[in-house]
Amino acid sequence: MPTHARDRLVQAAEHLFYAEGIRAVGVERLLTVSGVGRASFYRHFSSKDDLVVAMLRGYDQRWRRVLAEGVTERGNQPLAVFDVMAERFESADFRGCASINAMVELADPDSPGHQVAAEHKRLVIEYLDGLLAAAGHDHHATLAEQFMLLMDGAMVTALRERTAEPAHRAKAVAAALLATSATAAHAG
Amino acid sequence: MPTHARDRLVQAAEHLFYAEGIRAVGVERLLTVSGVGRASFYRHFSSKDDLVVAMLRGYDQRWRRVLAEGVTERGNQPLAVFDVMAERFESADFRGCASINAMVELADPDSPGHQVAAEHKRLVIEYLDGLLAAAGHDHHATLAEQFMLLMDGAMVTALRERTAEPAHRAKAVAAALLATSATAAHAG
DNA sequence: TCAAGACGGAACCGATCGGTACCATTTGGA
DNA sequence: TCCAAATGGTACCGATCGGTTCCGTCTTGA
Repeated sequence: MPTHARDRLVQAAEHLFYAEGIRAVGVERLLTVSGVGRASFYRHFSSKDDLVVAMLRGYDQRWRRVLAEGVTERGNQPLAVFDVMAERFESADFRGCASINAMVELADPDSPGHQVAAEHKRLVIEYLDGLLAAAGHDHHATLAEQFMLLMDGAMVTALRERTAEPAHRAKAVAAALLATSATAAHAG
Repeated sequence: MPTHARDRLVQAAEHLFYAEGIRAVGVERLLTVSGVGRASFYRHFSSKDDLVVAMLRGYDQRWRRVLAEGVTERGNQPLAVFDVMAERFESADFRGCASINAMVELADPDSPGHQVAAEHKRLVIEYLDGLLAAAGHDHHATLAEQFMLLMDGAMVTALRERTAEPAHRAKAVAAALLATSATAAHAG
């Protein structure tokens, strides 16, 4: 556990905002859980929104790392992204995608938090594009966006069903997509 | 425009909660926009949460009716659901699916609002199941859940991209899915 | 015509919101 | 060892939160 106040705040924010929602968690609560004094909070962050942005940046980096490492462990097969998701869904405290949740809660598309969350999705698409290209798939850019749509659909569905099943469902759809894509490529 | 206070409140709630978020809109705001007195609010609803539930029920009924009518106009082809979605995405004030947004904001799965939102998805899946069965597709129950995942994925993606494109993207994936499903049925 | 009910406005409640200011204590590096 | 920086605690700020109460007015149907 981190000794610095800032790290403790971000850690508490990642847990509380994710579990209960951004607007549902007040500053008081963050201070209690992190053990940071009120003054220290505003020495490190100009506002609560500032902490939200920091939390989203942390989420972006952690989840992309987990995804990439999990896929690498599985031989860099594109479909493995859904197996990594299934693992996440099985976690007891899973509550969807923090970026999607943030874009829902922070309605204004121009707000800093919303933009960081949207940027996360762009970076994941970029990763998927490289993954699909390396696996030799044509139309990898189109496939990457379709994979992202399937992943987001699985995230939202898992938020409702609370099982890993949506990841398997999305994987089956993605497999059909790759099969069709390959057939089209062979035919073309 | 309705004359009854209750109707005006629900109408204001559907607009404001959808556009800005449930927690972001206070009771004061609802009263101003609807032109309803504070006392009248609590004569019709026991709490703000009560109004949230009423708003979600209204959303459920309206969106399922729009979907069914739009699909019927297009000859009851299952893939038409994505064309109806594309129309919705083009609306200037589109801000995703009110049910998904509610499930994100109302983190507690046992809260009334969360459950009404989840029920909406079940009803849409039920509709899709009937649509796919009527169109003669095998495994219609599985396909219905996969369609729902694609629709939710498109909703979330459109929230970020702000165009109708995610609907077309999801439709392409669904078409590949139906093609694979038909091939598998022929092979089996 | 008249009473009953529905209504809008406003004052008010305790609680909590995000944020500031001040102070005593602890910590870490020279 | 000692000083400066970082820290936690608390009191406080105006604003807003969801909710209750009372009152004067308007509508409506018998």
